[in-house]
Amino acid sequence: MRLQCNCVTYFIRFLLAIFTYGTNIYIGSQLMIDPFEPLSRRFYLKDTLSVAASLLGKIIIRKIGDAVIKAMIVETEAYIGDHDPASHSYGRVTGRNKIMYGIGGMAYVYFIYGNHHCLNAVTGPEGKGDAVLIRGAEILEGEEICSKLRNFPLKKHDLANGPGKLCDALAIDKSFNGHDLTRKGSLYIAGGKKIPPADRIRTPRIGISKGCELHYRFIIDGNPCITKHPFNPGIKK
DNA sequence: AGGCCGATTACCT
DNA sequence: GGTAATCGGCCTA
Repeated sequence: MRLQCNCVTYFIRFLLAIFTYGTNIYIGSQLMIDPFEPLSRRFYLKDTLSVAASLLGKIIIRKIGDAVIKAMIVETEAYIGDHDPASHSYGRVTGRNKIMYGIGGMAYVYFIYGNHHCLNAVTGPEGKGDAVLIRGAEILEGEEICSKLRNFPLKKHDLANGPGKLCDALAIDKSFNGHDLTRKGSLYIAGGKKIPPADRIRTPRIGISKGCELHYRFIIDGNPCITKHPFNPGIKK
């Protein structure tokens, strides 16, 4: 009975998604990508700031056994190796940052503060040490699993509103370092919904001590799943 | 071999 | 808004 309900729910959601997004929609001459198909390699090879902005509204799809989690990206930060002292790739290639210097479209996952993992999408061609940190997401599907993985029955907007929380909620750890995000698998990023440029806000980045003058953080204006911080126009507390 | 510090979070007042 | 927790990477010796 429960299973049947789930199937019906998913089917209705599927129909709604087709209605909302279409399968492959052309606007002008531009192909809008199917919301459940992985973003292409080419998407990640554009300049890193553009990719960081365009990743807003895209959907992280995480499969754990039979379960599926879908999470819409609402907050990103660009890290650009050649001029950005806050980037792990600033300076030279090391054991940790070598994935950042690889081809765009791979995951760069690192461990920080003895507790937390952070997920990045590598950008740019091989040899360029750039990546986009995924700082926050709105859980669209799989809330229950995410709550369990976070060890609390939490409200939806508290599940993945931070890079460490996001990795907990989606069970992402260092085993995903170097994982290809452009192929259907246990973790990839899909097309989602286009966020109009007017709804995107650019701010300074959070938690860094160098490169503070570079405004490389992007958020969806007014989304409730954005990290608590003074640089959140219009969002109190 | 040792020390420092970090792209964070949760819990305190 | 202040801070302890916690450990791996990277730099220096």
